[in-house]
Formats: sequence, C-alpha cells, structure tokens
Amino acid sequence: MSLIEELRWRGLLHQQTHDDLEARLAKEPITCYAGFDPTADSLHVGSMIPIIGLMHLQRAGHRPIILVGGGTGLIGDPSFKAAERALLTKEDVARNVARIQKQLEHFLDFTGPNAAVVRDNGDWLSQLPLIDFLRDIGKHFSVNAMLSKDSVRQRLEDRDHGISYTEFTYSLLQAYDFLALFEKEACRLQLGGSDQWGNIVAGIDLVRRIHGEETYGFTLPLVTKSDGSKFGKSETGNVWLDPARTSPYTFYQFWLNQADADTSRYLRFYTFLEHAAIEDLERQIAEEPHKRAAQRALAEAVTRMVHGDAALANAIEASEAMFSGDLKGLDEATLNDVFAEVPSAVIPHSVLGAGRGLIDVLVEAQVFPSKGEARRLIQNGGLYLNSERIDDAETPLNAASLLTGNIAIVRKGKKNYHLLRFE
RNA sequence: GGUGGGUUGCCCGAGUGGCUAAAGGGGACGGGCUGUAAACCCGUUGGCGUAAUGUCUACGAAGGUUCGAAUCCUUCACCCACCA
Repeated sequence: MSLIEELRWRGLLHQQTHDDLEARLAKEPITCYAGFDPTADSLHVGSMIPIIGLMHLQRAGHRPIILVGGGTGLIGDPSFKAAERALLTKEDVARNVARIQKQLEHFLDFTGPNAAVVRDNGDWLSQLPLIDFLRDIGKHFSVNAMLSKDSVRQRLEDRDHGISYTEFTYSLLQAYDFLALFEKEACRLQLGGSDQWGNIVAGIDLVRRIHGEETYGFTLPLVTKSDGSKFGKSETGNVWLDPARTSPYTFYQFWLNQADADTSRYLRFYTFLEHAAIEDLERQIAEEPHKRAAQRALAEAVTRMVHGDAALANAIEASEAMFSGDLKGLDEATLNDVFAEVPSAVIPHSVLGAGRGLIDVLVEAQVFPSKGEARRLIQNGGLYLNSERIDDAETPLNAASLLTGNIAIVRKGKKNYHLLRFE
C-alpha cells in the first residue's frame, strides 16, 4: 500500500495540490515540512495531526522538517480568524518556540538516513530587508487574488474587526517559508491543517514563479466530533500535550471517553495500529460496545506515544482506583500518586478535634464556593467522603473522616475529586 | 445632528408598581439508567441560614417618587434602527 493510499485509508488526506503526488512520493524520498505556530507553549490534540502526518512520511522513508514559527508567530495567522490577534511579545514567542520544539522532537526520529530536522523561520524572516522582500517576493502576489481567498474574506466583510496590513501579509511570509526551505533544504512538500490550504498553495506558486520548479502540498482534515461540539476539550479545558498542562491521567481519560461514533476515526488518525487491528476494534465497537475495547486501545496508544509507558501505566492505575469506587485498600503513597493532579487542600490536623462541620471545612478549603452549594450537592446525593456517600449536611469532620493517617478524599459527583491533606 | 427602540441572572429571553430572587428555554452541576458513553427521566442552579411569611445583595450607572420599584420620573453611559 502506498503512503498516499495509507493516508487516505486513515482519513488523513483532505486535499492535495497535485494528482500525481502519489507517483512523486513513490519515485524517490522527498523532503517535506509542516509548520507549527508558537501561539502557546504547548501543542494540543488538535495540532497533533500535522505531526502524525510527518510521522507517516518519515516512516515511508521521506525526510521531515519541523518548522517552528519564531518569525511568523510574531505576526499571527489571520486565516479564518474572526478578529485581529493580540501580538505576542518576542520573549513569549521565543519561549514558546523552544518548548514546542522540544515537544515535537519526541515524535520523530532524528537519526538515520532520513533524520528529521527542526528549523525556525525566525532565522530567515527576521533578517529579511523590507525593500528586498517587496521587490523579490511581493511582486509575485496579486492583492486581488489574496482578497478573494476564503481565509481572509470573512475578515474583510466584518467591518467591526477588519484586518491589519500586518496580518494581511502573513500569507506572504508563509509562502516565503516554503521558498526558503526549498532553497536551503531542497524541500518540495508542505503539509498542514485544512485551514492552511491557501498558504500552502501560495508557497507552491512562489517557488514556481521564482525557480520554475514544481513543489507539492496536501492538507490533513480538521478533527471533528460526531455530535458537533468542538474536539479537543475535556471538562477542564483544552487537552494539551504538555503533562504540566494536561496530566497523563486526564489525557488518557480524554481518549477513553470518546464516543463510539468517533473512536474509529480517531484510531485511524492518531494511532499507528495495523489495519487489521483497527478493523477488529471497529467490529468490537459494533458488537460489544460496552466493553469499550476500541476506546481503551485508542487511549493506550495515544497516551503511550505522547507520554511514554510509565505515565501510561500510572494513568491506567489511577483510572482503576478512581472508578472502582473503593479506595480503602490503597496506601498513602499510592493515594498520593493516583491523586497527584487532583486539587488538594492542606488542613491543620487540629481541626479534626475541633468539632467542625464537614461543610464548613470544605468551604474553607475551597472545595465549594459556598455552603449553600455544598448543601445542595449533598441533598442531591452527589457528595462522597472516601467513596462513601454523605447524606447529612451536618456530618462532622473528625478522625473517623480520614482514609489513611493524613488523607481524606472528597468526591463531587462521579469524577470530581479533591484531596484533603492533614498536617 | 433628529426620531424611535433597547440594556434583566452563566447565555437567550419573559416580566411594565406589591403574589418577583424574577416565567420559559439553553448551558452547567447532581441523581437515576448505562459502558467512566449517547439518548432519556428526575432534581438543583445569588450569599448567609437547620429552617422560616427570615436576612443581605441583584434586573446598564447614579439619583428621585412611593408604605412598597426590574417595573414610574430625572440625569448619565453604551448598543440598535430609521431619517439627515
């Protein structure tokens, strides 16, 4: 199966610029790149898709370049955005570039004949004299054509927001990136999210006009959910790749909780499992959905790829502890580990003997914003202390409230844990 | 610049003197069912309070009328429509 067939089978090929891309890829190894915006200091599950694309290319023998946008990040991509973007400071961009680069390095192989490389477009964009840029690059772009692009049109129609000259120029800078990588690295293929189509085509045109050479591009799909809500959000917000922002446990849970209708697509997008294995999991979704074998396989594969085996093992252990309902058998070290990322409050040991009500202490520990809310939850049967339901709002807090010597576990609803640590 | 309409709780939206902490919907949260799902059903959704016909805060802002105002009056701010 050719690389393009493989990508197509996985649903990863959205649009391609040339019908003969498949033949070109089969002919000889190609150098390809995808760009990553340093708008935050971490990538998230949505922005992982182009990395997956690069991984497939590298596995097929091609040479991937990770391009981080240390230059373009100072401008901001206006494509399909509703409003002018706030500019990041140079320091922020530099910091984000460094962190994202480190994150990305973990997905590709930097050794061997088709070792991946990392480039930062700040290296050439920040050195670019404006006059040269306008003479050599700007001349090749028709404003009329740029104005008609979908990616900028909505900003032109919106009189409240408009688009600045700065953002308008973004597309040229990105086209220039392709030219620069073509010249410096003999790079002939760009991939990106579906919102990058216009920028990719602009780059290909520029290389053709200046060098008369043909380069290629394709886009990967935007990841969507079958129920129409936005992909990549958990209860607590965006799902990031950085374990400091989204813990491996939350990350694992995010995948485990995917809807049946979406899991098959995500297995194809995000894992490198064999076709037969994926088809088998798809059959299991249809035949015995309650076992969630596909979700488990998805969560395991992606968590392992992003966070490694040890973090995956912890995430599974924590999941079992939290959802088995019984915490009693666990020792303090395990508890600390399992609940490491859960919000915790430190309470002086002395309150245990003070005859305080549980609710009072929980409000003080900021487990609840008000006593009324705590009472309401108890009334609805949603508060648990050490996995036992609390049904009396007047329950006192004392030594019997402890799970182990120093720890008590409060649960709000099914999944919302708080750790109380007594010192 | 003129005229008219608007600004209500997380969001939308009803309410034109007391029965209004404010209908209804959405969202969110909890419970049930279940597969840590979807759908569905039930409940909760300003603070304090065990509770009350309790108390404080709240209907763009500030004043005023009234026993009593989200509701009436005045000024200010912002938004929208039409006219110039």
